Amino acid sequence: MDNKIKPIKKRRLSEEVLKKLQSMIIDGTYKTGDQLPSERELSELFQVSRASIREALRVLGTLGFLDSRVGVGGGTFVKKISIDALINPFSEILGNEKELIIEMLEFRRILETEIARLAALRRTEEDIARMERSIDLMREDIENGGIGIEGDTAFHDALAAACKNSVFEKMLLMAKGLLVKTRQTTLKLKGRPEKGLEDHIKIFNAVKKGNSKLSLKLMMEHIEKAQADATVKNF
Amino acid sequence: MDNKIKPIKKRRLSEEVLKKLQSMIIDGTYKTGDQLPSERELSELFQVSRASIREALRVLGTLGFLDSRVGVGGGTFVKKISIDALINPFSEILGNEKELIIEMLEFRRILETEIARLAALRRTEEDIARMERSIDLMREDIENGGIGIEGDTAFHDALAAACKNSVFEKMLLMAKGLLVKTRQTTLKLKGRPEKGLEDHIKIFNAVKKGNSKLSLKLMMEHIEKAQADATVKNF
DNA sequence: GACCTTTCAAAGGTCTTACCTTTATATTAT
DNA sequence: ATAATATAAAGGTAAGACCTTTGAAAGGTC
Repeated sequence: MDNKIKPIKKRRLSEEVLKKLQSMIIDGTYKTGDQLPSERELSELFQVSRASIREALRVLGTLGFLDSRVGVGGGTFVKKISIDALINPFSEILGNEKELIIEMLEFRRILETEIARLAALRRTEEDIARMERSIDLMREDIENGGIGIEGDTAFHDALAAACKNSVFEKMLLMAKGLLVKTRQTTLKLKGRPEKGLEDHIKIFNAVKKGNSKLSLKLMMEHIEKAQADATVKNF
Repeated sequence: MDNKIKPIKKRRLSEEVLKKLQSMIIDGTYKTGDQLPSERELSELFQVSRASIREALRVLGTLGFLDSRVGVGGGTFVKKISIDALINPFSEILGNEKELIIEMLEFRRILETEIARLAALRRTEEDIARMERSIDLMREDIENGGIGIEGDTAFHDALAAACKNSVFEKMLLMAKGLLVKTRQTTLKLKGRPEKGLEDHIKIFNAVKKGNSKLSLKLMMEHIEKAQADATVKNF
């Protein structure tokens, strides 16, 4: 046969445009803050319909690379790239893929322990105050018969803020979103809330003292305990 | 003043559609493999133009949640959700945001050390063979005057595969993409290639023996060495 | 009856055109 | 000088017409 295998991928026009614009942003043709040509001009330049242009712009926009404003002085602009742009804005959509949940838990463990370690090294007075508030919040809720989930979350968020690394912070945010169901399940188990609170207090003291090794160790144990039950049974 | 603050966010119609479809996928209205109504039907259902529908579908498609085929038996289908869908498909776009690079390096350090630890616990014969090949590759390139970047990358990839956690694997992939320039810079420094190779061999032996603690420790040192120069000077 | 060819229609892909909405600025009137 | 008004550019939306792809049904041939 003369025919070779056909890897002929027909791309949509909007994808071509997408790729092109992407590479133009990467190579610096359009830099942060720059204005792109208007949709009508792009349509003219790429020789495709405005609809195709818009489909590409919409994707780039949703992904956090572009920003559009109507009116005079409006147009499409290249946004400052942030970590948010790395994480899929629809992460929550993950749902119940079991293997992934196990893997995500593993990921979260290492993420949180490192956050605790860094937090011990970098926390400010403000961070410490925020952690204290979260602990109080959790205590109060538990005393009133709640499971303290709000304070629990607040504590981990406060730690993440204290570690002064936006990548870790965002990663944790993503992981949390994905594992929200898992966490709720875990916390509902009898006795967990009180023990969780104890753990938080210990971690807090270690972080406050700036003892990074201890912070890491305690967080590791905290997560491992919390996950021990969850991993196999609850899904 | 009677006027309250205006949180009036006018959303684009395509965004409304996007949100709605997203929530329908999350809540299980449309499950993996299901076919969505045709664009024309959706247009009718949502009472918006087909263009708006398409803009929403294009975003969901690019994000990896949907898949479209033309022709008879074609249509728009819900894809199986994978980890890939969590990472922005355009991560490479990051570029030279300095603060982010520092933070990403910190992230990569913890990622790679944990990968090394897990790899020591889970590596198969196949993984070991793959690591060996990468080491040979690096050695040969260095002997021929190269910087061994290909083998270097291959080694880290092999480790990632050996850790048997797709989340770590994908995260590393993302981090690598973002830091590609950084890595090249680092490797070009005099003397680095040989030292890097030595490190790899040591790590390899630890992983092969299944010594997870040592693997972690060696990788930690390896990364720290490699990053020590890079962090401040080279950007 | 088995097999090939043709026809067909649904669904995505694309283009065109027209109109709406927003909004800073220039113009005009008071 | 101030306030009301017109303007035009740019994004947002709609409607409709084609094009292309592609599996399956219909029909014909051996």
